[in-house]
Amino acid sequence: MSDPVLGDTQPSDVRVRFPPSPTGNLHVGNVRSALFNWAFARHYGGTLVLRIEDTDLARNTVEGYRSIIDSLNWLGIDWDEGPEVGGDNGPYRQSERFPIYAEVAQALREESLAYDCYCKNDEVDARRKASGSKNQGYDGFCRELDPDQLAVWQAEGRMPVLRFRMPSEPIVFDDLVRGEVGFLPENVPDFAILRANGDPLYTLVNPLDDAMMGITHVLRGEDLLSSTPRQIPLYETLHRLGVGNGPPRFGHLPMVMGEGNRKLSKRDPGSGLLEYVDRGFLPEGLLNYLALLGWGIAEDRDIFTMQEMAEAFDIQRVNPNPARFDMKKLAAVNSAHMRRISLPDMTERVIPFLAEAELVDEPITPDQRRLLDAAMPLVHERINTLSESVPMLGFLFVDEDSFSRTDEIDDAGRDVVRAAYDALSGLGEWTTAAIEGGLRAALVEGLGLKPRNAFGPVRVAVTGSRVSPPLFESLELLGRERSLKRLQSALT
RNA sequence: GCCCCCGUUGUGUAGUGGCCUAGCACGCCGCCCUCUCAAGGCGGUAGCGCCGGUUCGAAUCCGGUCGGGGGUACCA
Repeated sequence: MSDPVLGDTQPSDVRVRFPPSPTGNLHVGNVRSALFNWAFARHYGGTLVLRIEDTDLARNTVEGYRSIIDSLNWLGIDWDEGPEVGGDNGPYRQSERFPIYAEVAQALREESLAYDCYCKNDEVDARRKASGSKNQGYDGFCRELDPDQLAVWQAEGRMPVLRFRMPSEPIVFDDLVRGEVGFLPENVPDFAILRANGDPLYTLVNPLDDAMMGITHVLRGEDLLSSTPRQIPLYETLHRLGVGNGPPRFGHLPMVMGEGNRKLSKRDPGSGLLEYVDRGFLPEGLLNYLALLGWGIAEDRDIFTMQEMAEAFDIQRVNPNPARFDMKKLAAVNSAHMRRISLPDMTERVIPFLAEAELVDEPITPDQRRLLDAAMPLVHERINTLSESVPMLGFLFVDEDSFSRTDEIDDAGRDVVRAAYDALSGLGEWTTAAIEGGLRAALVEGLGLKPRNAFGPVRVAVTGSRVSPPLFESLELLGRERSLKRLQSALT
């Protein structure tokens, strides 16, 4: 009995692909698809192909391509064949494959597996209205075109699109995520595969390249489920022409929904990967969260690494329900990963954010490095994204001239700060313990304040904010001179 | 309109006829800890869309219904 997922394919022969269009800023839904394909390939020891679908020249940008490569690198999703790494099935950018498409299209036309169609949309609509048909899409008018009509249209200078001739049998396939899915032929009309100007369309190149690249499994978003019934016959036709091995197996992943229960669109805030990079999320956290959208590693566990996901991944265990993208859960998952990574690791990752905020030099100086190493233990369980290191640690790195406070100190607070200044200026050794002892004696015992009321104003005076790393340690790191200076400046 | 997919607490899920007075995680609320913020600990909140049927027994099976989503291009 053959494996329900692999069929007769050997695990190491598994070939999947991730085919983004270079339209800029990778969509998190696409990242999810990339992740699941990656996990599937790695699980079986198969191959992940990266293919750039840039046939729509008008919509592609040069930065788009670079952005995809950079994004995947940032995520840690590696591919075995494709741009940058090469492979035996290239080129891997569709814009470089137009001659292949032209050749295949011509073969389809010659075998009458596809036909020229001169119809205009409004003509198709008019015919549908006249016939009262409820069917959608093209009506097959040009399948057997009357020569006189053809002559008239050609005389008008109309240029034809090339249309694939759909078979008349129902199409049923076994979706890896959803089980059996079926379509009736009247609901899957003939579709265009070449524009009138001769450029190939997605409808042709996506299945064609999958066939030529030996793709065995197609895991993609549910939005492409309804294009599957027209792709399957195309794969079969190509196979008969000697291209590829017939249809791959399909698995349609649940849609990633945004707010308000709609497909998360590129226009929605939070839909682009770069936002999360900029906000200091960890790739581990984002990926882990995305994995949770439709898949889980275990009943009572939801924090895991990509490697653990790859080991455990089972496409048949993917839930078909559309999933809402929940920022809160993402933040929680990311936080869990922040706590998991080591201090040295987090320190390295935080540096670019501090540099971006101009708090440290680029590259970081040895002095700044020492200070950062000393400060990181104070914040590593206190920040939930890398970028939070900026408000948290900024007070240690700013020039004294540009130091400013975001929170206020009231008159009562100023009295506290004055007392703190007096206590600290006479302190013998400048250590956390000594500082704490001095402040407690002066403020809590001396002034009879509750700890939170005693240390709050001091915190604001020295760090500029009511939220900061632990106060006494912070004072020690800041140093006597700078600390006293800031306390003093808070009094005026 | 037509085609297809989906339907367990606010969110993501576990659950494949009795182990479910429905488990876990996030969120939210409260308490504890506490120099702020986090982290951590403890407790609480809330759900099987609806109606029939099958069955001794249904979140689990069947039918219907309602609801949500996706697709209906010379975009991908």
